[in-house]
Amino acid sequence: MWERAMATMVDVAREAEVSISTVSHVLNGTRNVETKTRNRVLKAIEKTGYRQDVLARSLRRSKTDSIGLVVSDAGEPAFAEMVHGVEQAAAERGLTLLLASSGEDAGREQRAVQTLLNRRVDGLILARAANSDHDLLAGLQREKTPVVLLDRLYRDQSLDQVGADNRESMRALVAHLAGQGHARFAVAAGDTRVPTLTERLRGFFDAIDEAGLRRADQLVLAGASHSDIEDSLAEGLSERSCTAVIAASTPLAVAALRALERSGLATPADVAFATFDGFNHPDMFRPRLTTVRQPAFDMGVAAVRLLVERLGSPTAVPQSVRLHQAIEYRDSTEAYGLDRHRP
Amino acid sequence: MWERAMATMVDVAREAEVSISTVSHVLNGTRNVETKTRNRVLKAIEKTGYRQDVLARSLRRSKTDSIGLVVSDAGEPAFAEMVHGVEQAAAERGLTLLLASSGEDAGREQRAVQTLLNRRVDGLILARAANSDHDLLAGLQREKTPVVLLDRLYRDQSLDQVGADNRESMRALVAHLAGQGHARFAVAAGDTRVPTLTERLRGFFDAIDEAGLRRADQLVLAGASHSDIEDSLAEGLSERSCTAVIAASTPLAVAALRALERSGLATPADVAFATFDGFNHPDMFRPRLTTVRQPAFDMGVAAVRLLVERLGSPTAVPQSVRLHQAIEYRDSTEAYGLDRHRP
DNA sequence: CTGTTAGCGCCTTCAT
DNA sequence: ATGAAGGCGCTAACAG
Repeated sequence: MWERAMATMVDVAREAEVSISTVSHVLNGTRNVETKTRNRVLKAIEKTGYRQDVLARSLRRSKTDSIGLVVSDAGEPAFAEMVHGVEQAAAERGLTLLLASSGEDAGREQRAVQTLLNRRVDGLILARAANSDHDLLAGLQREKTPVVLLDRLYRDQSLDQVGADNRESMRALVAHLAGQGHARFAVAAGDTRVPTLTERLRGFFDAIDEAGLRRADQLVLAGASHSDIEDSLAEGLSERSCTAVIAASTPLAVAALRALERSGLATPADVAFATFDGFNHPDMFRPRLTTVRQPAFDMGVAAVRLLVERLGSPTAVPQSVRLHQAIEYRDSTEAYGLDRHRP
Repeated sequence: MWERAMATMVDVAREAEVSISTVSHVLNGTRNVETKTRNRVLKAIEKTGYRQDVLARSLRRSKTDSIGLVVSDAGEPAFAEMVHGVEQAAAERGLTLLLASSGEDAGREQRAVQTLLNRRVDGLILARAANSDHDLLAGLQREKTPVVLLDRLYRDQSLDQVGADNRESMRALVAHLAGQGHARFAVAAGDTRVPTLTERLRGFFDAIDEAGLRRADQLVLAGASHSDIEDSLAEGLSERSCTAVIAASTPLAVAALRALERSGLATPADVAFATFDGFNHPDMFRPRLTTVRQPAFDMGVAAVRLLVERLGSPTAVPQSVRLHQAIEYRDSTEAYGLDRHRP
């Protein structure tokens, strides 16, 4: 069989000796067609090796059955999980996923969104970059393309969005530690332009206040540079007498653990340690870190659900979904090392 | 400003008082147009809020400037890294990425490939599922859409493909361990339908033969079920006197480490341990595992490069690229524990 | 340097 | 139950 251009509906129609519109209708099951005719068409499709051109179909219907996902960093395991969840949920609904990564860069993010919009995706899921352009969302609201915010949320709840219960999780974690007797914390809070991290920091202060501890006693390390945070923490750990260290994300945990190592401190013997998001297989390696686990996969799934619901009813009131994060307590916050810090 | 349908080239043309083809040409820079006219067009584009419809453009040019990527499991960190690499390299070249995941299921894989082909991607990158349908590749070869195989390669080198130097890395690793005096290994080899794992197993036997060791002394655990492998290994470790355990992938490492734990064996004190692909931040936790690191990101980048080259010259001879894997030696293969196993 | 026009492959109303 | 025909928005000859 020689090289031949891809068969179109015209070829199928000719082969089956029917009109092109009949072919279309058996393809889409969009109107009744006599069984005999249908079988002729089916056979013709088989014979010609016809494959539907989704492009032409989309152009005509002005609907692409595809969604776009822009994440801030496809490399981060947590985001990779979200991508996975989005992909799976989208595939289940017959939606194709267009993926872009902004690399935490506002410019690339802006361009990625443009690209996907130009491709006429039916909807967009967006985990914004840390320095995301504020106008981006405003512009997006003006579009007719539905948008769902993922992980990196927006105070103004005029958009569909799905994230974790960051503030409450941090509050509960710190309350637990305070209950163990910890009174001086060091928090690697990170880039407070990232809403997720801001929320976690808020939760921290919630717990501090609740426990009747002094904010001034706490060592809060904010900033975009992880190495700066590492340095400050290493310094702060020797000067102050923090008994517990909390990292607000996995990269921050890496920085914090390095700082601990530089200070010659071990966990939990010298200092308690807990992290958000966390590492894979935390039970398999020492130290076993207490971790607030982000339900990343489920967040991706939920984002697709919200998006599909929005596609179904464009004027419904926006939803803001918060998924619960489980706190997995492990060795690194065992209380036995604590008494040595007590007066 | 009221709700209005998306502006098209016609609107722009009318606004700028030029023909629609002029608009097209300023948009694509595809022929000279007087500066004055161009500016009128540009202004009209601005004013109408025109955005190019990539769908229509693609239909007309029969070229979508997009590529498809089908991975076997977007959840696995190694594949997530490949996805990241592919995305980045694609974006740099102005290609949009359509992502699908087969979940190691041949049926879903088949359907994912169909979907992407229907969307007329310019090329396809494929990390096949373990039980991938053999006909899939044959069918794909018949297509005009270029395909690059990623990670999961094909013996027949009639396709572009990029993977790691699995066989040689394993050989080198085992040679190193044999040089330390290890003579009885246990290998969690995994699903030998996966070419990557087969290659690694071959490399193992290469080294065994080279070192003059007896194949019959080696404990080789193959099979698709990780829990079976865990059980067999736990059993085998107590019966035989293996001094070194090797895991051929991260999931297999998890199974193997569990088996070690069940057997009450510690590494490196009781037994040496090494793994392929490995865990994140291996220096940060104990035990520090000797790891053959897969250059997953770079593999993704290379796959895009091959694909783009193929798009440029469709008849060139297929390339088979093998990327080097660095072996990171760590505590888990320190030799000091070995003498207790010697006669 | 610019305009006119014929499709790309498909869906869908309107006829029959 | 089936056909005919007009676009969807865009590119690329072909004309001027």
